[in-house]
Amino acid sequence: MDKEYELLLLENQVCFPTYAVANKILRRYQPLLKKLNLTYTQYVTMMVMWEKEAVNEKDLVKALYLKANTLTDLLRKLEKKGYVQIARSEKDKRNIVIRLTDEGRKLKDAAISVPKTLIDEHWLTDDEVKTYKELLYKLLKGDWEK
Amino acid sequence: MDKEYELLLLENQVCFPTYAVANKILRRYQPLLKKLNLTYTQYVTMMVMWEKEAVNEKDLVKALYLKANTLTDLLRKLEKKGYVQIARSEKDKRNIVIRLTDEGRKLKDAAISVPKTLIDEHWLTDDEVKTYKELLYKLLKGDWEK
DNA sequence: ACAAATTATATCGTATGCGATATAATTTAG
DNA sequence: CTAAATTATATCGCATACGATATAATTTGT
Repeated sequence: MDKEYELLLLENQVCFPTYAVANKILRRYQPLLKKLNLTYTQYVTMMVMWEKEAVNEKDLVKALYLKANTLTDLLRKLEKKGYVQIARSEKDKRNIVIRLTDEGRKLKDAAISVPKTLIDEHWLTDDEVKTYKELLYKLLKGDWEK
Repeated sequence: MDKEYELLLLENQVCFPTYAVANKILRRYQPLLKKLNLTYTQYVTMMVMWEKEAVNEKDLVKALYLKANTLTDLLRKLEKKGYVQIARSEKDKRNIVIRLTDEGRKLKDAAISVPKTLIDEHWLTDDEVKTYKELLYKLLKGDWEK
């Protein structure tokens, strides 16, 4: 019985420090991203756009591990800021195609300052980062959702 | 120059999988917590309460790595549900003391089903969990915030 | 060919976390 | 001893993520 209650100790959770670290990272990014006029999720979305130039919303959802409804509003905001352009696909009118604009492409150079600043803070050693990311991606790809 | 742009690839980020895993874990917990009438943050807050029985809001903030304003509303909701009792400290009237109620204590037995269910899903091996948690706590305790 | 199932997106309501700011209680300085 | 600084909490407004649900376009099954 006592053994069972141990399952409910904060220190024995995997979820708790994951969630707390995510929030802490977010808090660190926000002031830096403010200068780019981007929120955190807009920033990672732009990372995909900088890499791919154009994507379906559906592929973006997969790439970002989010739900489609989370992206809908976000993309409209990025469009409003002029960083992307949104259109229905001709081939399959259900699909939304998001395209990087010149304005969005320009933002990339300013954005480099963000990882540059943070990399110097050495939160973890290179080896630790490698291990940490492997574990995170194992969790992300794991089949235990829903 | 190309080297610099690599800093902006999604796959090279530490923040991105952390955030994505946190969301994924949240999505996994939510249906289980619904049965307890708790949200995720209320759940981890209750973990502290089950362990400590009574705490200052200020200590709770530290334990949960949150900001005080995030807890204010949350605690009121837990009070409304009857799981905790909230009162100003006599010693220092700035302090809020949160106390577990009988109702809240009762919830603990029902709550055990949550970690019991999830532990069987083996998201990571025991060794991996150990490493993962060490890295998370290194990040959590790191001094790079603000 | 056409009804039923599936897919991609949108809408709505709820919960969260946070920064900025305000306020009340306590501590510190001079 | 009192004015100023600090501490603990509260309030407000914003951004996010999601589930449930709805809708339009496409695919499927017969």
